[in-house]
Amino acid sequence: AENAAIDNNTHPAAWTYQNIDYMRSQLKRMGFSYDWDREIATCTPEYYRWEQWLFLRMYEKGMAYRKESFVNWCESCQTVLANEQVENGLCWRCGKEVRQKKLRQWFFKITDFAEELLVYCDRLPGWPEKVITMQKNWIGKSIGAEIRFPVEGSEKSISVFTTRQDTLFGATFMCLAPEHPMTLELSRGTPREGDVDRFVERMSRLDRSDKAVELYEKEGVFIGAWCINPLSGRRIPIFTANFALMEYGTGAVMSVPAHDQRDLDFARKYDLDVIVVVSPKDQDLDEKTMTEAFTGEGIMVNSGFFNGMESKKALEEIAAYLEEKGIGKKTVRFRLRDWGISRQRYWGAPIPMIFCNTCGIVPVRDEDLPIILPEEANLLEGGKSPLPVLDSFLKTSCPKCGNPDARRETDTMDTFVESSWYFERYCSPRCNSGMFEKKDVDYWMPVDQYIGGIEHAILHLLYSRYYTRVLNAFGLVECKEPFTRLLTQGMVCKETTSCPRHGFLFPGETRTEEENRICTKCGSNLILGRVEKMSKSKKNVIDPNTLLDKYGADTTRLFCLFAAPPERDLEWSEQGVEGGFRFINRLWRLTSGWIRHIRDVNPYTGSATELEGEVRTLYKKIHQTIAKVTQDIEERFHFNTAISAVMELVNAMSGIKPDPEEPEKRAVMRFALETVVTLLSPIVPHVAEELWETLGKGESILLTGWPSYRRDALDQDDLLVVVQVNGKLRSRFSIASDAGDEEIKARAMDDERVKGFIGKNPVKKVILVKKKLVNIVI
RNA sequence: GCGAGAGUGGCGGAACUGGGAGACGCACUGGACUUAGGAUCCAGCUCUGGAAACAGAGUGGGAGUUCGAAUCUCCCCUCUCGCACCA
Repeated sequence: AENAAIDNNTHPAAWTYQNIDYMRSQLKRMGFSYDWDREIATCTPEYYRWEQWLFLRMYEKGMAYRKESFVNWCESCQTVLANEQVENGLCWRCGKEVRQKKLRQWFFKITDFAEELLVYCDRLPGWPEKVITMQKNWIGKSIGAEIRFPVEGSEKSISVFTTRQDTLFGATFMCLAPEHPMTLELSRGTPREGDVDRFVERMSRLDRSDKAVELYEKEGVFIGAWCINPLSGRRIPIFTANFALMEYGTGAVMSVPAHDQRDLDFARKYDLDVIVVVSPKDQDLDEKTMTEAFTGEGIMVNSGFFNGMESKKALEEIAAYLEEKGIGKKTVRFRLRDWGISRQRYWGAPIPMIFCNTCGIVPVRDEDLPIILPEEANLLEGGKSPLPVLDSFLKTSCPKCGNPDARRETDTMDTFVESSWYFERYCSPRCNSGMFEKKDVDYWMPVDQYIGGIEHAILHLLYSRYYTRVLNAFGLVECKEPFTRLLTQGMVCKETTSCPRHGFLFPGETRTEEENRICTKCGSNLILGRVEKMSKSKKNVIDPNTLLDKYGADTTRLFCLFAAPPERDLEWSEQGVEGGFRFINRLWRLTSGWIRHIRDVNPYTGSATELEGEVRTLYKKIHQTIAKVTQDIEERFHFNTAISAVMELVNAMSGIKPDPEEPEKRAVMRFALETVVTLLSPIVPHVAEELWETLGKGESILLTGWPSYRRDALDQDDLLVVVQVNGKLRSRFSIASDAGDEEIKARAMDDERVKGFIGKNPVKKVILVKKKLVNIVI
């Protein structure tokens, strides 16, 4: 809710009512309380109640579960850090070393819906292509095989997942994730035990997801055990390596150095065998010297009875063979992982679970909901949650056995959970008998048009799609997809400024003195940072009130909408705001000037053929403008070009002078003014309302319909035809719009300038684009 | 490193499907009206050459497809967003 309601990352076009008091009243109306001074927004207890209620239902069905996984952990802050909060392996807040820690946390089983979420990507035609692509890549379906490699001298086997089972004969070693249970197990008692222990220990300290790590070399250690390649029978060494991830696949990788670059680098480093099993058609690979793995398709070699087969075919054949022999099976894997919703934070809905010494994990009873946040809590240093040390919250009795020594789960839910169903709650905000009234939600949902920043292209949008499916599975909503059409706004960016002593500064905390930007608090010279998306933490935000005070809301709106199309990133600049202000004033003067001539005149809405000269041209222009503005707004939200079109129309109107002898002129002008005001009414509502009244309308412009255009008035009387010679523009002429192709061609060939360029060269070809262009090829 | 976008005059941007590059606006320059202009109106405004007519070049760089490319393909550069070394 915090993010949805007040967010300065949003495009300025979203400042429809950028007025703090208005926002506050809206928040209050929606049931939120907002403490502006502490920058804290809290959900109503009702919202917590129903979110926790659904969590319990999901827990009952196994859709919410608790498991152990690795997180970035800062011992000094006692907090989990997101990857971007780790800089070079150090905590961004305290600068101390970050290590990998095993933590038991709660997860939602989003992977159950991976296939559906993927398939439905293609049923979202109203979404931008790029977002669909990103979601598909994120879900990441891959089809391959799971293969078991027997461990030498043991009953056990190691399972690997691969998409390249065609290269199985080329697997010359195995890599296990350091966290893989078999890593330590198999090394135990071997001469390698000590080295492996040290490696695993070292890996657990490193932040394995930080981008700096990617620059590190691939490294690993032999664990002193061997396994058998189930197809070739080859005895292959088992390593543990830093690039093998427990979270993906099975945590074990079969390494085929000839056909995977990473494996090849590793093999060269540790002097391991390379066997080519797919031979490219146009080159020979030398196993001894090759430095680039061959990852394409080719012909199978060194692969027993699959030799000579196309590798593409072998992919299928080997999978089938493995299945038949019981060594492996065809498998589908998704890149998508379950959604970890636990946060060790104060803000968020508490996860309604209780730990009892005798009963274990016990869910809170429905009648005890909501579990709300204790208000007496103080935020601890470094953003650490106060809940685990707050007895009034922590201590409770077990709902099952009554044991008074039970304690509550102190993890709270990811705020992405809240933002995954707020739109459903908005459909039914006052419901207190459930999450929402089904009939209300079924009436409104799905959202016809959703608008949000491009930064949400994956997480928020995918979580919302998932959560809606969960609600659907419980029969709470009919729809399966929450958003029919999606518009992703670009980022509004601005340079950051920081002071060596005070950190990031708001623009208002800086001033310019003798061409130096300095801090108003201490006078230090500022460090100018790069241009980044506006954010509260970086303080590179602007206050729209400056513009509102100087120009008013209409100019501010017009300016913001005119600046760029909404999906585009934008570096904030107030250059150009004057233009919008002047335009509104020009329209105002134009209306005031004409009003005495058109006061009692009815707008002309007839056919264009009845009109002549400049009036006829203007009349057509009006209809063309209606068409353009309607299309720009309705189809693409391109307010900037819609506004340009209206500006063009107003420019054309300015050139027309009142004439008492011409009643048509006055009637057309009346139509023009009414049209312009209506077209602008969503953009500059206050001025539009005033002008509407000036035009003698008794009713609010809000009650007026959107103008429609006459199809017969859209066509130009004359066409402008462009003539090219060999693709270069050489001449142009206008011709009646009903002229035929042959007539246009003849006219082009006859053009004096064109003749000059053709000279004595023979004409090879004449290309005609209907009513637009002639290209003469010589 | 991976995934997804973007790059057009001094600036914001326009050109929807391959067909007039620079609409509309800002800034700037000149002029008109003015005691004045920070109001308004008129004109100019991609670069190079030219008094002009006009010619040539030009949409991040390089190649290609095409009668024709800002638009399509390949390689490279820069910026932005997201990220989990994805077997």
